[in-house]
Amino acid sequence: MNENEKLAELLFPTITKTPEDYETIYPERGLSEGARVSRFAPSPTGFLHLGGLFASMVSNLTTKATDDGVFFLRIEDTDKKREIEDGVSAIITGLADFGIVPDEGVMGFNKESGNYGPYQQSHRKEIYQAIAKSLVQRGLAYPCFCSEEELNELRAEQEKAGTDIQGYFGEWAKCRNLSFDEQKTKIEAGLPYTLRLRSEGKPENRIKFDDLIKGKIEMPENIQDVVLLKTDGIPTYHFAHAVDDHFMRTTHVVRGDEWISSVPLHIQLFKACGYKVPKYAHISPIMKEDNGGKRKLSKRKDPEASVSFYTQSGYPKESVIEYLLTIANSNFEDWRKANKDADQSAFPFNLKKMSASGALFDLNKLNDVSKNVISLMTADAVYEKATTWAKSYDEELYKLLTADEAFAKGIFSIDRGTAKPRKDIAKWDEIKDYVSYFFNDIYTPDFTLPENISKEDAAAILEAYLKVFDANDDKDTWFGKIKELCEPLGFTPNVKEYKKNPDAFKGHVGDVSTVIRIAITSRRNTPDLCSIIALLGNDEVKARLNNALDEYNK
RNA sequence: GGCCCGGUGGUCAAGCGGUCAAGACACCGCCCUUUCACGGCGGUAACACGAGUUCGAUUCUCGUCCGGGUCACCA
Repeated sequence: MNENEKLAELLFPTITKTPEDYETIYPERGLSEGARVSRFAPSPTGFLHLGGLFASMVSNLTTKATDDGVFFLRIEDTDKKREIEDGVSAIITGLADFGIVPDEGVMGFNKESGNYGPYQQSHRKEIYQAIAKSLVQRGLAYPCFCSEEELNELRAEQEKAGTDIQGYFGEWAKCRNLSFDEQKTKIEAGLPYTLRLRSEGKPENRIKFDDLIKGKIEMPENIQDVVLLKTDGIPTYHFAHAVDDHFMRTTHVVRGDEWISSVPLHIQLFKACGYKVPKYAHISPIMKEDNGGKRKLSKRKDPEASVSFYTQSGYPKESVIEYLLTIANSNFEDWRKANKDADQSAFPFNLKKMSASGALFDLNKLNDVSKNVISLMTADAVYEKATTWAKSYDEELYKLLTADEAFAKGIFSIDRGTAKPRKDIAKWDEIKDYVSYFFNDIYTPDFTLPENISKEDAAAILEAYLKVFDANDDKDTWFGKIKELCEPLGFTPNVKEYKKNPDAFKGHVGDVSTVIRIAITSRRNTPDLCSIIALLGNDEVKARLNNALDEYNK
């Protein structure tokens, strides 16, 4: 046994498995040619960020663009300090709320599927240690006994010296060249230590790689003796990334572009372990406008950073995904135009079409996209989704909607399914206001007239209308009756005529129907009045007309 | 500060040496129209700056500026 091997035994006496053993346990997947394996690997810090949803959508989509592609969920819970109770389920339900369900990995509390687990890093300690042990055996890693204070001093010294590159490397790496006896003494004395990479990088070397989104990137090679295993034996992100993505046979790493600067390190790690380097696709972050400038969406300042914001506001999941898709691939909107009814999953997603720069989050656009999405839904679907939402977020609305299902669906049916469906709902929390005048429980009458119509005229119109009105009229006879009301009252049924000669009339049909509309709905703008009347029924409409009439006659 | 990434209208974006520089959202106007919404038509509005390469640069190169990221026993 040489000294490296002795050191490895000293450090990892209980580790008996070798990297080769794990190669057998986690063999290559044997998928069809070109199949992509990718993953989403968040830390369970409490909630799912919009950027996380975006990254997993992209990651998932890129695997689904290949035959046999696999998308899995791995939980990176190597930092106990940041971990939050229920963090894992927050991520899983957050993803599921938007229709993203991994093919394998962590599927729920204590629930996993797939042959490459465990998928939770806290359960993979022996694997990391086995690889670490072999690194030590080969002289590529060593124990570092420096305390936090010592490291701080080191930093301060470098600060003072004004060196370009700071960190634990080369001459600065005190523990890099300890003799075996020194190491042995310290270990046997029970000193805490981390395991560091013995980097073979040189500052003058450049490393090149081809990012699937950003293109060719060239950077200095890594020279830092980074920490591989922390004092507690748990790996750092970097080491876990190399080990996990190798043994889980990841082919494509999709992640936020804040990782770009550590790619040289990652490549070095993969190579030191003898692994094939995966392809990288670094996504630009979703930005937020901040007095004039841009900044990353922040979970502390921006409610819209958390995906729960969208579920709470009642954006259908399809809308959010649809919006994210428009950001992800600029040709998505063209595709959508040509394939109005197609399912989102039919879109030929292409990683290479992703923008290299960060997009400003645009709530306006989301709303527009969402209105389109909802306008294409059937009344049944709207009813279904709106009530499901209301059940969790607006009990009063839920009761209203479910008290008379046919009635509620009738409201959502107005103009739906036509060539020009209405587009006035972007999210379910708008519905209550939108339907309020259909439900007496939440309806507050307000018969205020526009300035150009007098109370007397309004009263006359209502009185005349009351005599001829019938809730069962079809649209043409309904409107015919309104037109007939006009002339005897000094209005004209012909809008053009009115515009030509405004002084000759008190107003036109539009004004007449406005009076009726206000009497029935208390609004100046509504969807098709005739449909509303039919839904409300004879008695209710008559009562409302009379109420308004009384008001004007006071 | 070192190292990286990015920079086309208010926003998202096509573009990849020669275009009157697409399209979408937002905004404005007109048309349609019983209101609104929809739809149709039209409009305002952009290549950060400076050199260089070239017959010709938004496109290629360099520099400047601006924005972002990263330099942990966090991911």
